[in-house]
Amino acid sequence: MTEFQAINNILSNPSEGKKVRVRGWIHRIRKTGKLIFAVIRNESGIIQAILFRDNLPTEEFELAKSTLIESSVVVEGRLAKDERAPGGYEIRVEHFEVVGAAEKFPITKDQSDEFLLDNRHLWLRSRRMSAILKVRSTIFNEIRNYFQGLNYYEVQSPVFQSGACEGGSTLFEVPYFDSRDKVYLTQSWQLYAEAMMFGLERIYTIGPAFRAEKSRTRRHLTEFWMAEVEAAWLGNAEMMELAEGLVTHLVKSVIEKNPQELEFLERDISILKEIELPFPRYKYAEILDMLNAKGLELEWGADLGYTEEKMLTQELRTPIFITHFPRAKGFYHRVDPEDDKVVLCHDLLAPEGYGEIIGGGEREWRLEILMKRIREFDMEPEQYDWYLDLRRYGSVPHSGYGLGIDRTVAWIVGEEHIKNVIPFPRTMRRYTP
RNA sequence: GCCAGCGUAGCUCAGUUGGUUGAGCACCCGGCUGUUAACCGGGCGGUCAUCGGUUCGAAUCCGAUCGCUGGCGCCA
Repeated sequence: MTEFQAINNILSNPSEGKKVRVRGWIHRIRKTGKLIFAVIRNESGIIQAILFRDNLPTEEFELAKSTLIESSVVVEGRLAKDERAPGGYEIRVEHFEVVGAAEKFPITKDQSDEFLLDNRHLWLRSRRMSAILKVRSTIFNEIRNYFQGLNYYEVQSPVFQSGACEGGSTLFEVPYFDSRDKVYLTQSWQLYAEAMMFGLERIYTIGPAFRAEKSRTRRHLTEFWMAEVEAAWLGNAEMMELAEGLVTHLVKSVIEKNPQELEFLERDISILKEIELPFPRYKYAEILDMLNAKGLELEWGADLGYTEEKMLTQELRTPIFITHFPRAKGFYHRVDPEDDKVVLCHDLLAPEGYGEIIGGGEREWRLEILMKRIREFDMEPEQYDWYLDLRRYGSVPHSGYGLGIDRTVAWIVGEEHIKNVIPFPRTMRRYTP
């Protein structure tokens, strides 16, 4: 018996009259009196199958007449060229078989955002979601390729974490047996990364992060995925090179490996192709001047919210770095030795209005100064007992960053809302299906 | 958390001044040998989100509650 064939292989190397055998799902089906058009969909593409009443057993034709969209089927037949068929070729069916009949499929041509989210378990099979998830798969794979190529080690940090870091109000607390200590889902691997770094020096991880922020925006999820990196001996400037290298690698890889998906998603690739190294670098102070020149009235210390980010990036066609933020940004950032108002850190903003996708910087590596910084933030050094130990036993300068993978996928595929680039999005009000 | 919007058939939406809720799609039946999210004819399908109030009478007016969506704020 003929092997099952991939639809894209059939269509990219067609030959008239060739015997083909395909399995997949009914994407569309149209029935006329004595013939049936069925578009078959599977992972590899779509192809039209045409069933002539006289070309296959009567019971199989009658079965096809009653088969609904999304039924899983096997079709066998001969390939025929026909300009009326999408793709230019169609299968003249000689054998039709239903593997799993579908009930009336709830998702039809009229769809609302809410309905698709309620039926996410079914919407995932759509061509749109499939295209996005293929790009997402490439991105996960290429993050690994990039770091492995630079001799970084992949490590894993715990999802259950004890003790609040900063911003404790956005942690998800979980019941943990009868522990009297608070246990939370991870927000970042930061503290653990610095511990693992001392043995491996160059490490990265890909993992979920959880934030109980009551955000209702197109760029926030309560559960999202981050790629994080930490390296001994490196400073902020070197870490920025590692960041722009990764982002450029991801964009080029997706353009090369997912051209069909980008085309289906109607992504304007010309913009992505313009991305070049190095990315422009601006200090926070320069950014304030740029925004104030556009009519804002921002003073030193002002947060760059989404409005400001969008103003900066919507006209851009390449990502930009913002560095040297005010020292209030985070206690573990190293204060700039040349200007103690700022810290050695960087954010990377994606162009076309997408905004921040990377946050990183150089860490304060000296015990006494780190403890002063912790007190500067009105926190107690005792809370960070084992973390401070890392500064007691051969501390070294080090840097790292975290890449928001979902935001990166959204930007590269040109999807406006982050929830549409993850299979099962979790937001403040949605945790099912 | 704040602001706004929405909730009527499985889906997308109409519903006039308060007077028996309609259409398209989906599905079922019939017709059609080239459909392109086909077309033609017929049919099935309703706790008008929930609770309460006003009224002779409420999908419609009022109040509360619930749910969802968007924006803002928040956001290593």
